[in-house]
This record gives sequence, C-alpha cells and structure tokens, in this order.
Amino acid sequence: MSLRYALLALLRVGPLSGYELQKQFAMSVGHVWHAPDSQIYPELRKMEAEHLIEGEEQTRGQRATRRIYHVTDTGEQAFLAWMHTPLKYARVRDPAHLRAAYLEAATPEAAREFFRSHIMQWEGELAQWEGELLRIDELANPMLVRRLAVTQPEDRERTIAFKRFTYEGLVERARGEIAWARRGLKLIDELDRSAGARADRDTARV
Amino acid sequence: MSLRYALLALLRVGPLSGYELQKQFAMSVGHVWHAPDSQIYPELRKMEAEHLIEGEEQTRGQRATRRIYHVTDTGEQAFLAWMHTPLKYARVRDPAHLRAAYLEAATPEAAREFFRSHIMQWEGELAQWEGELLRIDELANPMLVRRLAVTQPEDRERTIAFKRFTYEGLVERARGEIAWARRGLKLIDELDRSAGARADRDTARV
DNA sequence: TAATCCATGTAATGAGTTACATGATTCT
DNA sequence: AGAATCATGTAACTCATTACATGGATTA
Repeated sequence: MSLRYALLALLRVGPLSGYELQKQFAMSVGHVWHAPDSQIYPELRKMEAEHLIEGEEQTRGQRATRRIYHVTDTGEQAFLAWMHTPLKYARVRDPAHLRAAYLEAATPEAAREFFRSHIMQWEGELAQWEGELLRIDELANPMLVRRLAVTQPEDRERTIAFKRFTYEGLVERARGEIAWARRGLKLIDELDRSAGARADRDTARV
Repeated sequence: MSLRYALLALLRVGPLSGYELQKQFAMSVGHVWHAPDSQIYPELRKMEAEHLIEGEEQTRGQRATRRIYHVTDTGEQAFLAWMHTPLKYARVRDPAHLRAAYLEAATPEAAREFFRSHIMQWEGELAQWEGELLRIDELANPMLVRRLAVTQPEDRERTIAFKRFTYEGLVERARGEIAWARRGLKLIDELDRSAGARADRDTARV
C-alpha cells in the first residue's frame, strides 16, 4: 500500500513516464522503499484506473510510444490524506535476529560468516544513505532540486530538513547494526576461548 | 520461508501440539518473527508433507483430538543446513522513513503525531525485548529452560549468550528509533520557531 | 551492425493479512 | 450453565518476488 504513495511522492514533483519514474525511484524513494519495475508499471495502471494519476500517450520516434503520468487533484488529496493518517506498523519479522537467536546450532565459523555478511549488508546500505546525505547537503540530488523548484520559498527549509533527518536516522540504524555484528564477532571469539579453556582444564584433569 | 525455521527452532526443543506451539511461538520466537495461527497450522501441515516434522494424533477427552508434532531427522538436517546458509536480506521497505522523508507535506501537528506514535510503537517493542532480556538473565523463560535441559552442558553458555546478544541488539535498535523520533519532535519545534521568526520579520518590514 | 538504452509489460508463485468458521473441554 | 481455553482450520485478498517476454530508438 505504501508503494503508491511513494510513487505519488515522486510524481508530485512533476510528470514522468513509467520508465523515468522507475529510474528516479531507484535513486531516491527506492532508498527507503524498494520496488522492481515489474511492480511499478502495473501499480501505475491501477492508480490511473482509480484516478489518482493520469497518463498521456506520447509518440517516440516512428512507431514507439510512452506514457507520461501526472498527479490529479484526487491523487494529491489522497497523498495528503495518507500523510495525515496514522501509519500501520508491520509486525516484527527479522530473519537476521531470528538466526542470531539460534547461532549455538551453527559452527563458530558459520556464525562468524553470518556476522561478516551482516556487516557487509549494512555497510552497503550505509554507503547508500551517507551518499544521499551528501547529495542533500550539496543539493546534488536532481529530484530534490526539482522538488525545491516547485516549492514555496518558506517551505524549502522544511523540505530539506525532513529529507536530511530521514537519512540521518537510516545512517544511525545502519551503524547500529554494524556495531552489533562486530560485537557478535567478538562474542564468538570469547566463547571459543572459554570453550578452549574448559577443554584444556578437562584434559589436564585426565 | 523463515517461518518454518522459526517453527523448527521451537520444535527442536521438544514435541508440541499446534496449539501449544502457537502459544509458545508468541512468547519466544514471536519476538523476532511474528506469525498468526492462521499461518502456523497450514505451515505445519506443509512441513509434515515434506517430512520435516511428524505429527501424532492424540485423543483429548471423549471426541476431540490434537496433533503432537516432533522434528524428524530430515527436519533437523534442514534446520542445520539453513543455519549454515547465507541469509537473504529483504530489500528496504520502511514506511516510517518513507513518510518522514515527505513530512513537509503534513501539518506540524500531524508530523508531531507521527513521531509520537513512532515513539509509542518502539517503546512497546522495547518493553517486550527488555522483558525478554530479564527473563533470560533470570532463566525465567520456560522455552529457554527446556532448551537448556536438552543441551550439552558445554553448549549452555553459548545458547544463553546468543539469545542474550540477540535481544541486546533489538533493544539497541528500539532505543535508536526512539531517540531519532524524539529528535524529530525537536526538529519540528525548531522549524516552527524559524518559520515564526521569518513571519515576524516580514510583518515588521511591512 | 551490435550494444545499449528506452519502454512496457505478463505469468506464476509465495508470503502474509484479515475475516470467517466450528466445535470440544475444562473450570467456575 | 456459561466463560474461558483448547484445538484446528479455510477462504479471499493483497503485496511482493522472480522469471519471462518483447520490441523500438539511439549511439558508437
């Protein structure tokens, strides 16, 4: 259900074709809400059927066409209504912490590998989000620049501030996950040592 | 796909009926992987069809029956194989941060309400996870106690350590979300002030 | 003329949510 | 006798993933 609001958020800045939208999506909203093109095209059609957006067919070259979508009044209202509606939080469903809770069933090497890939995963996200923070500060994000261009001067500060604030939160989360996983690696070392010590003691006794 | 491993993790401790499993689930793995009963019962049937678990019909009173499930060798192997398999990370899909990125479109009061409910949401999770941490330390979690009872003495330290470590991570995450949302509330105050100051200055000029 | 973009989908499957549905047993 | 709990599901729907499918336009 959030997908359509993510799409509306982008289209509110200005009309785009499905293809452009999909590209822009990956580089902006896609950082907080992933969607593949195979989901975006049908969703646009559905949104058009519900009159949230309108598409205009444009010719391209001799035979090809493309559809340029823009937000309707209904769509704008739906977006604002959603912004003023309490968010539904999804129930926890966290495969990484599920696995972490049962790591005693894995070999220490597999447990280490788990934490290492957790670190890599979140370092990837961190890099994305830090990059986005930089692009916000330097006004180097094209969608943000277009957004500011159609925003009342007195609202520009807010627009930038909330975007920045969002990515700050994501960056902190990523750092938290990385720190946790690093501590996980240390924990495995400690457990190894303490198991080793116990084994030594037992051998000594025998 | 994680659901079945969450179920296996619980059943590995000892046989349970679907109903008991579902109750235990909510009180243990459910803290990291939520699943309603309408999902658990069919999944158990599917897992039985794939020989990961076996169910034995038990009579209850005069007419009623219940099915007690236990993990088969195949199931045990499948669980261990999963534990040694790289985790698939789901793509980001974060409605809260999606909304946060566009809060300039909401009234300040709606934006405040958003952050307040974000805080409440995560305080709820935090309380759950801190409670679980306490129950781990006091060995007051029945599933953990049963787990330890069937665990080799030399593995008990690891078992407790990983469980503790998991919930520590969740607690930190919740605290992070809460801290972020509190800063969000402050940010709105600041933007309000700066907007107010601008308005005053403009009026003064006129 | 081949590669790369531009452009738009469908189809099958799986995972999860919500609502509905039913009946036995045990405890008070 | 009524409430709570035990016990087990089905059905309809939405959302998301993965794979497949096609073809025009542009540029090197």
